[in-house]
Amino acid sequence: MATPTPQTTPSGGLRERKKQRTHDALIRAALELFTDQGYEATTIDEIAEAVDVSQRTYFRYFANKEEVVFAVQEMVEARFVAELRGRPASEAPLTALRQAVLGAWDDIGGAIASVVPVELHMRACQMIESTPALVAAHLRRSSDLEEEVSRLIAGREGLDVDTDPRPRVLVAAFGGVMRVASKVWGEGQDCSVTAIRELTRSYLDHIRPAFDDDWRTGQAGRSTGDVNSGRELSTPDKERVRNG
Amino acid sequence: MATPTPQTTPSGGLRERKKQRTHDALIRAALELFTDQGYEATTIDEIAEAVDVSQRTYFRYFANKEEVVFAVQEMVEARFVAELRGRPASEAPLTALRQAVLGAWDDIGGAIASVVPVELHMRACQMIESTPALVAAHLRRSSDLEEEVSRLIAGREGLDVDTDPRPRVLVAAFGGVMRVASKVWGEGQDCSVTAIRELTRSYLDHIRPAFDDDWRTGQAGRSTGDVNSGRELSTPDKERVRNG
DNA sequence: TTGTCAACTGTCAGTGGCTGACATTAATCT
DNA sequence: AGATTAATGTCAGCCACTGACAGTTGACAA
Repeated sequence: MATPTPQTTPSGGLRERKKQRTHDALIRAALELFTDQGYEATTIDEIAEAVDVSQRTYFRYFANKEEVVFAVQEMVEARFVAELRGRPASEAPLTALRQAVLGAWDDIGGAIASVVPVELHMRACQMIESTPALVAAHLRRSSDLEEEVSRLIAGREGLDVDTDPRPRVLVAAFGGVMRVASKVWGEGQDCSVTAIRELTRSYLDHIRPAFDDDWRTGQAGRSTGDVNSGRELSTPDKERVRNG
Repeated sequence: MATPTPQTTPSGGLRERKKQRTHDALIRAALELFTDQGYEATTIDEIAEAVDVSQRTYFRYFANKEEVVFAVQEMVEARFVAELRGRPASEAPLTALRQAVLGAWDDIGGAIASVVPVELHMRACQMIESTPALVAAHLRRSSDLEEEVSRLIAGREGLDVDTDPRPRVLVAAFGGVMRVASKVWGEGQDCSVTAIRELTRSYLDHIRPAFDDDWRTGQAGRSTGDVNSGRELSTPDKERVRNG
């Protein structure tokens, strides 16, 4: 009689599963309502009612009205950071970022779909772009993530993020490219995960030449303090494939 | 006896002056209270009470709680844009931006002080950095301004901002530097206008080598300032994106 | 000066985001 | 089954923000 032998589920107990269901249902209902009738025009009472819970319960799952909008993004970001931490130290910084983001999209695609239809997620992206309050929240989130990633990259390369501007410059450029990519994706027709992978890949190729040097050995660049290796940022379309 | 000859004031009628006084008083009171007891901990009722107006009146001057925080920034930004529009077309883009921002600080210094003590404005900057809601608003405002400036720069150079990435990249870099500069200024001791001018000047020097080329002719070094001679720049040694 | 008009302001009532406190229900453990 | 603990509902209340209406006060003309 030791344990009741919980052959119950792969994902914890019943309580756990119920929570997950409510959580996901809230996201779905919220995105549906937001994209349907607009963010401001939708009240939290409506969302709660659609899932048949109380307003108070909504606020036990999400700290505020915005948070539910970014729940899916958060999954992707978490996956990306995990992926990045797993990249071998031998990779150049931009390569690691690139592989991490592509890898994240690989095994997250299904995970997204299990929560919301990908098409709904895409409509949500468009809505964010056209809602000032959400744009602000999105920029702040991006800024926070970039800070985290900058420190991660600096750590990999053994640099001090407060002294050497290159990690932040690289990550800022990378973040900018990613934001444009997801914006273009949101505006386009093809909402497949493959589409964003390809978009990401081709956009990142544009900045590769500017960051292709090795910060540790000083190949094709300088290694300390002096600003900055972003010298080639302004190049629109150069070939110069010194691909590593 | 046509008009009673109102030698009254330089700045319009009495009504106008009264409005201005209330406006400025609200800013002062708000910043004072915010920096004192924190942004979230301060209610609009308190601000209104401090100026002896109704809450409703506050909302007739400012659309929301955030707006009053950025009122001074808005003055500076407006001045900057005006200054930028006035720069001669012969200047290289980065030079124009640089001169515009330095010029803006010149004749705005007094204007700021007439509304709030510069020291109070500096404390406000620090508060913004440490209040998530205000960071978000600040980033969104910056993003909007950068979009406007990008189009302005593209117009000067006869480029299409949606085709050629260089205006946006330049402005993004410029904006990033400016944000860091004002952050460092806010953290430092010297709250003088001279201090931020010097900070701005030295920080901008860091990115000058990357953007010192002439987008129209493809020649290096077009600026008016004493640019360290024709530094090899990033312009593609290949074809240009632009047309005309 | 006086009266009219328009602008500015205050009051009031109401909506919606968000939180703390407490009771209730439902899953887990023994 | 009963005790424990987590999730939820209910309720009261604060605060940001808005529309409507009425009162006040400068501007301007007669």
